[in-house]
Amino acid sequence: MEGAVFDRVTLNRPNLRFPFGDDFISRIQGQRLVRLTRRAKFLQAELSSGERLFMHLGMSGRFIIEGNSKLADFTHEHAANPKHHHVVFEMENGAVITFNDPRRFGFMELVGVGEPYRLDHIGPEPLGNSFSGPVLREALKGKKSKIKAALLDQRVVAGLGNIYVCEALYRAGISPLRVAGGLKIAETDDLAGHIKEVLSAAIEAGGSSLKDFSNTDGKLGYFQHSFDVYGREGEPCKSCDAPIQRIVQSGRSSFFCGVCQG
DNA sequence: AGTGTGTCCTGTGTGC
DNA sequence: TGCACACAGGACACAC
Repeated sequence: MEGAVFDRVTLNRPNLRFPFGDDFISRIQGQRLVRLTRRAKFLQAELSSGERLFMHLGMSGRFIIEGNSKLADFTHEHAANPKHHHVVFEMENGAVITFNDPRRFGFMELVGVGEPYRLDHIGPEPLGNSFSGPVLREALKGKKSKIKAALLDQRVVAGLGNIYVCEALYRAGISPLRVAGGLKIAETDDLAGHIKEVLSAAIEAGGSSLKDFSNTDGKLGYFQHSFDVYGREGEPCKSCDAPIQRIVQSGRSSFFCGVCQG
């Protein structure tokens, strides 16, 4: 898509999680996609008009790439149901990009030149140089919420989800029930390091395919085989053999070892 | 201001 | 086999 012009944009419904808006198609069609980047879990497409198109997969979204000779041959191991094809981008270079999302927790939003966006005040990228133990400690200072909830808060650190928060806390030996502002310096240093490690390992493994996540080449990730705690309720801790516990915090499952994570 | 809960939606797996 | 129910990768709008 990068460098290509949008020939045609098709919307098969008026909204995803948010409404597309009446002028969604007219503001994209005919524009060149100058640069495609990522911030947290958002894809950002910079258009030649200077406007930005943000795209989020939610929990079940996927992009299907077709019509381009380089990618025409791949097949997804789990085919998408066409009834959830919500947005189709036809590019002038022949590529056809389809956004499919059964649960419709995903969304697309156009942001005008100079307009603020919801990402403006989120925290640092966890794999970037601007994220470190001291930075994490400063972000958690005085927080009364539990460390599990704090790490899911995108203002503390960007792009961490439920799986990798559980895994990072296990690796750091920190209980998800600890008060965020009460972590010691050595613990925040350790935690920041383990966040970087677990994310790097997951990316290296092609991500985590719980049900049907796949990469844009159609391949499933395999980091789910490396989970230490996520989804392993009742199974033995890989370090001490105690059964992994599952509790619910702010409506989300937390998996942890009650012995190794103090 | 900061924090916890409920909600959007469909699909899948489990237990009866 | 059919049905009811719990649960799921995220982020926001609320009420406190």
